[in-house]
Amino acid sequence: MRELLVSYGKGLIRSILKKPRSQELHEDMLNRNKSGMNLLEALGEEVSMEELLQDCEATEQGAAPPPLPHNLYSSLTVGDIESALLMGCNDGYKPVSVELPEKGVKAKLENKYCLRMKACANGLADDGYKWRKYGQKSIKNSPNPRSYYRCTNPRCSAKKQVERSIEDPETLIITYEGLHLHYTYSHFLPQHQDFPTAENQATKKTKTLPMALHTQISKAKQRQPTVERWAPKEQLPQLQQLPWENHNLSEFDMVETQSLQEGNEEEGLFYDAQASQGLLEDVVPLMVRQPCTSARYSIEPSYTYQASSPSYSSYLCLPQGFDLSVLSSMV
DNA sequence: CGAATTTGACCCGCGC
DNA sequence: GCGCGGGTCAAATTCG
Repeated sequence: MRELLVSYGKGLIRSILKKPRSQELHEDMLNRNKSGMNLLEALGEEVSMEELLQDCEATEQGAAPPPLPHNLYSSLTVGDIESALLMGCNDGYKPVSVELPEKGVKAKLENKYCLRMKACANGLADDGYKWRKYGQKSIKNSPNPRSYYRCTNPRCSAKKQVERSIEDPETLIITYEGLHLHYTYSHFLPQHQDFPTAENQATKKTKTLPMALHTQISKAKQRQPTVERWAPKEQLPQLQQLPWENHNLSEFDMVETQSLQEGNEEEGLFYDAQASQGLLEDVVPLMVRQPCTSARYSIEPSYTYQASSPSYSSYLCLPQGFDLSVLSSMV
């Protein structure tokens, strides 16, 4: 489990260690600390965050050089997605189980993951990206055809397959393959002006979290002094340029990675939080990350993401109540 | 009229 | 080697 946490990368651990200066950011960081502390609770062993960070440093300084940004996109793994989900879940949606790929699974399937979701009123499931249909096939033993879509961005190789569930025709089974090399269109829409604040997220969390998580969080709070440490700014991971910095509305190209712009520490923390969001956008569709904040989706209260088939190398399940001990039992 | 979708043909991997 | 099934291509068609 310790190795798994280390594999999540320094980003997660540093987010736990970090201490913001402003009260608003502090609240946000508290929420993020909770996610990390939940992980530690699940570990069931005494591991200091500093130790884990050192492990990460050692890993990065080992034989394998730190991946370049484009490598990060081309070889993103289930672990990265898990990490992204853990970092981004503020609405009570968290992974209950993550199927780790077995050794020897075809590398071809590495970047595949599958979601089940309710279709919107128009019968579609808009995920924030623009897709172009390039084929449709009837599938054996299924009355519903499977549609094949490609991302309309010519530089992006992301694909998805959509088919209706046999059991529930209103449920769409969407298999994503490949990664987007750009932000979602929703990144540029006015809806993001009411991006959830730390305050209303905290309120929402209080309302939606299952009791078991409250217990874990209160435990985490008691341990908080041990994790509220300053992380030197230069240790922050390299960040992608944010879309609202230099990109106009028609530009959906791959954002070049560049070092964090110099500024005050508070800015650095803000960028860091947003960078996590940006990475997440590349991996997980908008409604996975913000199922309650996107007005473009009709989502039922009982809405959950479920694995469709264990035959895929990776899949994610996201019910509302979840027990992190599931994670620890898998390691 | 350009863009998006449809749909039959083609390709390729896999099991027998 | 052959057949089957899934994925992709590309011409035809539809749509805005």
